[in-house]
Amino acid sequence: MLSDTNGSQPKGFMSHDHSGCVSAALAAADKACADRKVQFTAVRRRTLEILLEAHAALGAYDVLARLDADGFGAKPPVAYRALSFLVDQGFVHRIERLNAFVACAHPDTVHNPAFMICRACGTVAEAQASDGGLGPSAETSGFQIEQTVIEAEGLCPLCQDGTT
Amino acid sequence: MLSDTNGSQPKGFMSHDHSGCVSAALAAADKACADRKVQFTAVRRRTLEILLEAHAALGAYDVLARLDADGFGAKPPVAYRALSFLVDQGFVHRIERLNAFVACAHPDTVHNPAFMICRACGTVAEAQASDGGLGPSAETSGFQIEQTVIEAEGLCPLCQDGTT
DNA sequence: CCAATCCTGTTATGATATAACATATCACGG
DNA sequence: CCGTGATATGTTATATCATAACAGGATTGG
Ligand SMILES: [Zn+2]
Ligand SMILES: [Zn+2]
Ligand SMILES: [Zn+2]
Ligand SMILES: [Zn+2]
Repeated sequence: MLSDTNGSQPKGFMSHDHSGCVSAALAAADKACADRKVQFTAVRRRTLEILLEAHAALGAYDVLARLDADGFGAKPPVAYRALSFLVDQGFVHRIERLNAFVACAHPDTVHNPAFMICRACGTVAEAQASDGGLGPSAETSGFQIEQTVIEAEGLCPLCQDGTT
Repeated sequence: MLSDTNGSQPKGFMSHDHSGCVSAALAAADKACADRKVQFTAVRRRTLEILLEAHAALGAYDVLARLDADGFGAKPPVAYRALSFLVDQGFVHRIERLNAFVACAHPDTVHNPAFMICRACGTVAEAQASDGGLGPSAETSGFQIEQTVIEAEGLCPLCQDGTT
């Protein structure tokens, strides 16, 4: 299971004051949804808020538990649907390696996200990415890349002491 | 579910005659296990053979069904353990995006695999990869990369007609 | 041969995810 | 406004993926 108790990890791996950060992201999402004429409903908004507050990757069932606690539905589709919406809109990314979801660190720009996942503390940092060096292989073989998952696992700066 | 019926996809996206390819890989694995003094037992060998024959990514339960048919155990740990062994030894790679496993295309060399996954036909091709362009971000933040998952999704050359 | 280690197979359970359906809400033209 | 179609919510049930824990069997190295 993904930790449900370490909700205040540093952003990236640098500590940061975190203030305003949640509300700014919510406001940006509000605006983006208005622009795109999609409904930013209460569950969806709260789901994004949960991920922003956690500032970490959460499993769908972790999110679900919180939605349930807030009086939204308690069954898996409630969480999965809200998460799908947020992923589709680019406000949240799915971390394949962890079967988890994390709020986007810069939802205002078009980007190709990549992630660094600390295997010791579970912190996930979002970075900009290239195509993973697949360009040449793709050209040679004629494969048409639409999306690339890039997830690095290793040790974050804080976990490089003591841990093997 | 992962297709259990398209076992003879082209290698990479180029058709190839496939002959000798299974037995050569098995022989290489035999040798590597001997060198490393690890046991290349019947289930493990057969599991690798199944993936080599399929020449495609198979889910653990697909593999399990075949092992069962061959008289090996029928319960999940049988497949998961054999697959873990093969992944640890580098003969097989796990495709996170598909929750599936694929035989390594060049198990003789040390390499950093990347994959191209066709969203239409499910074919998976292995390519060489860089670090996904994470080098700079990792250096800046002090993250120590140990392993990188790179999985591109898109359309293979054969599926670029007709399909949207 | 014995004992330590490793491997196999089982039972049982946990964790992740979706299909299908009924109800409720929203968007929008009339 | 109000009706109507499109969207969204919540439920039940089930599918899919994965591991813990234990008992028994094979391998290995003395
Ligand atoms: Zn992002
Ligand atoms: Zn860490
Ligand atoms: Zn490989
Ligand atoms: Zn294809």
